[in-house]
Amino acid sequence: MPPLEIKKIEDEVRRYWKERDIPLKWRTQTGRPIFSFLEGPPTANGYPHTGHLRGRVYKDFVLRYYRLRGYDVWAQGGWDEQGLPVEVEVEKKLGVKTKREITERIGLERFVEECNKLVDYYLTFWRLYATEYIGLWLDLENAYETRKSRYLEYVWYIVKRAWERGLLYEGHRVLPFCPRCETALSDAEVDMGYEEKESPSVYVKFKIRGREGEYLLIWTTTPWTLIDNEAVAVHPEAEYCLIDVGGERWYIARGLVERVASELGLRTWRCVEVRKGSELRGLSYDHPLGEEVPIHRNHSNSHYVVDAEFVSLEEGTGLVHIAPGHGPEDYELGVRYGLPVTSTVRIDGTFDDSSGVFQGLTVGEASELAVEILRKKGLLVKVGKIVHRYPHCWRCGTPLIYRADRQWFIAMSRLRNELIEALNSVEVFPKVHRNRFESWLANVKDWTISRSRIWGTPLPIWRCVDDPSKILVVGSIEELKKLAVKVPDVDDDKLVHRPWIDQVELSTPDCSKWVREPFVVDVWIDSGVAWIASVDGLRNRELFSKVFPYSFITEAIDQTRGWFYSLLATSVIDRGVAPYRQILIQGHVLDKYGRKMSKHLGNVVYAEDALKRYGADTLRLYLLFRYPPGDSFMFDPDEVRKVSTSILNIVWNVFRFAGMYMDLDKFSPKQHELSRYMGRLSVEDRWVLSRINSVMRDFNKFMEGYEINKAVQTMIDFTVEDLSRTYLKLVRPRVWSEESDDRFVVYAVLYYVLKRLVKVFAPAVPHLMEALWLNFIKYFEPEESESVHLTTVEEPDESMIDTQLEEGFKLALKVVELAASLRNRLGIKIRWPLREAVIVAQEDVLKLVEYLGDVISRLSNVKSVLVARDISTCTEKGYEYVEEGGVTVCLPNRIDEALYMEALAREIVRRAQVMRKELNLNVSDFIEMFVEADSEDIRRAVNELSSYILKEVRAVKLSLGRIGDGYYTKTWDVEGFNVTIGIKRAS
RNA sequence: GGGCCCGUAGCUUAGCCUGGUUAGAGCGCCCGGCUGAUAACCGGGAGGUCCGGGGUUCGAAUCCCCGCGGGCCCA
Repeated sequence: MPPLEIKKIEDEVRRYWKERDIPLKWRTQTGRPIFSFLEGPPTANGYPHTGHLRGRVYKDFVLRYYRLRGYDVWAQGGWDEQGLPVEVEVEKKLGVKTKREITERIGLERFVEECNKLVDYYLTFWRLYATEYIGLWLDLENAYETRKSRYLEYVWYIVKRAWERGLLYEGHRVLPFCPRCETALSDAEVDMGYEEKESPSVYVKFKIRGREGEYLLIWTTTPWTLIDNEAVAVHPEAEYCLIDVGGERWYIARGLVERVASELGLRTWRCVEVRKGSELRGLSYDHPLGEEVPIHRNHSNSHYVVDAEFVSLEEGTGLVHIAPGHGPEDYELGVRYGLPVTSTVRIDGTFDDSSGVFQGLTVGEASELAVEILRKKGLLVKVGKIVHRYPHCWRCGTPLIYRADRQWFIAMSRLRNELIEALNSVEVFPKVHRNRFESWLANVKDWTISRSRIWGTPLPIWRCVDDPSKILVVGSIEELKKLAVKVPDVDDDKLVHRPWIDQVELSTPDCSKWVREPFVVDVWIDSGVAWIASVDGLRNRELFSKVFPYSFITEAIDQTRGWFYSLLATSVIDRGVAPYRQILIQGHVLDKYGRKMSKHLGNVVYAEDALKRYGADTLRLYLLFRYPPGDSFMFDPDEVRKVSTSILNIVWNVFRFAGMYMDLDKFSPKQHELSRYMGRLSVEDRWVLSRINSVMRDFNKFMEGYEINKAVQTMIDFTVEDLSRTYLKLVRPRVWSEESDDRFVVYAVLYYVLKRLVKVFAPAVPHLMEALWLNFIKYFEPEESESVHLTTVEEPDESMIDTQLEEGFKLALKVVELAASLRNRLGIKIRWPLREAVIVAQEDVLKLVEYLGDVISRLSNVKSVLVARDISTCTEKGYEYVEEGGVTVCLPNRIDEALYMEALAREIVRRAQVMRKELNLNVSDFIEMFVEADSEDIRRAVNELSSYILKEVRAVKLSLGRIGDGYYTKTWDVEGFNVTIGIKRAS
C-alpha cells in the first residue's frame, strides 16, 4: 500500500462504485427491517455550500450506519423546484422589476420555461457537488420533483382534504405582503425574515374636535399608515396626562410623559389634568391628512378614541394610531368597533386612486410626503430615526407591508391539539430544540396558503361564475379531467401549471362555468406533502405503508417553522399523525469567526470549492466530529486540513503497517484465525480486543441519541491513541521477531480489530474505508463482499470486554506518562534504558496495574518494574520521583556501565535505521554495516552488543574500522563522539 | 416587553442534567524528546476572577436568584 493520497483514492473509489453499481445494490430492498429516510428537498435555486453539505453528510452517515446495522434503507432523493425563490432569481435574470412585466412583456409560458431551465441548471450542481462528489448515496434516478404532475397532485389532495375536513376557508384580514413579489406570505415565512431596519420615528399630534389647542399625541414608525388611519387607541386602565407645553395641551400616557418630553426636547411642561384611558374614549379628532385624502370625509364611525388592552405603555406615547387595514391587531380592533377597514395600498405597495395626493406613490415615498405635509400643517411634533427588527421578505429581502386583503387559509389553529399530540410521538434530537417546535405549535396560526404568483402549484379551488358562493376543490388530475369540458393539448406536467391550468374549462350539473381562484399554493406545502407525494403514496400503497411514518429526517434549525412544520401540518390534516419518528435538528454553519455565511460578506464556502480543495472524506470527517449536530458550526479551513494529516493519515498507516508485515509473513485470516490463538494472547492483545468491542458498544450508544460527533470522536480516539499510539508501539518488536510464530498472534488480533474498524468507520469516510476494504481486507480475503458498504457490522462482543483490564491499562499509561515526565526532568531520554522503575500507590491501584509491569517496562524502557506501598522504597534507593493523582513513579537518576553501552548501541541502531530509510530499503532487506569511531566507548558498545545491533538493523555483517567502497555513509554526532556509519544492501 | 439558549485558557471547546480530589482536551506559542506505517507523535512550560454579584450547602463551573454580555425566536 502506498502513502495516502486521499483525493486520488476517492476518484478511484468513485469510479469503482460506478462500474459496479454499488449504490444501487446498497439501496436494494432485501426484506430486512426498513430504515426509511425522507429527503428534505433542497431548493434548486442556488449553489450548494458547506452548510448544505453538513446536513447532507449527516443524512448519508446515518443511512450508511443503519444499512451496516442490518436494515434495508429507503433513501430517495428529492428536489424542491417551485416557488418564490426560483421566481425571484428568474426575474433577476430577465431583468424584470414588476409582476406586470412578466405577464405583459415576458409572457407566462416563457417565464415558466425559464423557471424550469433555472431549476435544471442548479440541479446539475446539486447532483454533482452536493450528492455524488460528497459520497451521498441518495437515489437521484428516482428523486421526487415538486414540479412534476404526479407530485404536485398531492398538494391538491391535501387542499381537498382540508376542504373536506372543513378547514379550508376564504378570509379577509390583514396579512404580511412582499410588495416586490406582490404576494402574501405566511407567518412561517415572516418568521424567517426578521432583520434590522432603519425606520422613521415620528410623533404626530391629532387635533381634538371642539377643544381648542388640545391634541392626542401619537407615535409611529410607519407614517404611510396614517393615510388609512381610522382611530386612536388608549389603554383603558392607564392614566393619561394632559400636559401643557406652552399654549398647547397634549394627551400622553402618564408613565411615559418623562420619556416623551426628553425625547421631544421639551423644556417646560406641566400636567394640567389626569384622566383614565377609558374616560378619553369617544373623543373625536380631525384626521391629520383628512384634507389630502378625501375618502375620510365619507367615513362614518371613525376618527375617535377607542380603547385596547394591547396598547403598550413601554414605548411611544401610550396613544396608538389605528389603521385597521394595516395591522393585525388594528384590524381586530376595527372589527370590534365597526371601524372602516381602509386599505388604499395595492399589492405592489403603491397607493391607489382613493388615496388622494398619495396616489401612485410607494409606501416609502408616501411616508416622506406625509411627514412633509404634517410638518406644513404644524401637526408634526418630531421626526427622527430608529433601528429596529422588522420583517423582510425571506426571498428578496424587501421590507414587508401589512395590508388587508382576501386570501385562502387552512385553519391550523383548530388543529393545534392534534399537532401537539402528533409531535408527542416524535423524538426530537437534540432535545433542547424541541422547545421551539412545541412553542411554535402552541401558538400556531391559520395558514395563509394562497400566493399571487406564477411558478407554483395552482391553487385547486374553482368558483362558480353565476354563483360566487359556490366553491369546487379539485383533488387530482383525474378529477380535473373528469370535470373538464376543455383541456389544452399539453402533457400533464404542463397542464398542472399556469398558464395552462387556466385554459381548462370546468363544468358541472349545478354550474356551467367555473373559474379558478387566481393563486398558486404556498411553496411550503409543496415540500410539506413529500411524505406521501415522494412515493406516490395513494397509488403505491404497499410501499407507502412500509416507509410511513419515516424513521428519520434531518434539516437545519430554520426548518422548524419550515419543512418540519409543513410536513407535520399536512400529515395531520390528512391523517392526524406525525409523518416521522425521529428528527435531527442541525445548527447552522458559520465562518471561522462565527459570522453567518453570506454573499454580502463574501465568506461563503461553496461545496464545489471545498470538495476540490480538501476531498470528500476529509470534509466529511471534519463536519461529523467537530461539533454536536445541533450546535452552530464554525467552519475553519485550517482545521479541515488537519483532519487529513492527523487523522486520516494515521488510519491509513495503521492498515499500511499491518498489511506490510502480514503480507511479508503470508498471513491468512482463514488459516490464522483468532480463535486458534486465544490461549496465547499477550496482555496488550486482550486489551486491544476489549477496547475495540467497548468502543463499538459506545459508538452504538451515541448513535442512539444522534450524538454523532461523540460517536465519531470515539472511533478516532481509539484508532489514533489506542491502536496506533499504544498497541502498535507495543507489538512492533513482536512483529519484528522471527524467532517464534508469536507475530501471527498479533496479526490475528490486528486483523480482527481492523476488519471491524473498516466497517465502523465506513459511514463517516466511505471512500477511504472502501479503499481499505479493497486493498486490505479483500487482499487477504478475496471472497469477501465487493464493498464494505454492502456488509453488516458485527455486534460488539461483550465477552471480550474486560473493564478491569481497560482500567489497568489506563493507569499503566498514566505511569508511562509520569515516567516520561520524570525522565524529562532528569535529562535521560527514553532511548536510554534504566534499570528499574518503582510504582508507589495504594493497594487497589497497584492491583490493577501490577500485572502490567511488562507493558510499562516496554513503553518506558526500563528493565524491570517494581510496585511498592511506601515511598521509602524509593528514597532508600536514592531514586527521583514524581507524583500525580495518587500514583508515584520513581526512577534512578543515573545509569550504570552496562546500560550505558546499551544506550550507545541504541543510538547507533537509531541512526542506522534512518539511513536504511534514506536508502529506501524494504523492511525485509538485509544489510552489511560498518561503524567507524575514535571513541573507545562507541567501539566497545558495538563489540559488546553486536548481536543486538545486527538483529535490530537486520544486518548480516557488522564491522568496526575503515569503511570500504560501495557503502552509503554518514557521519553522526553521538553523545559528542564522531561516529561514521556505512551500510549497503546485502546481496 | 416576553420566551428559549449560551457565556470555562489567545481561539475552539469537555465537564453542568445527577454538586465532591489539583477544571480536562485540541489548536497556537516556548523548551526537550521519540519514530524501521505515520509531513505523524510524546513529555514539560507559559496561559483560567469557570461573565459579575448574592444565596443554598460541610463543599458550587455544576443547583437557585439578581445583574451584565451575546445568539435565536416571538410581540
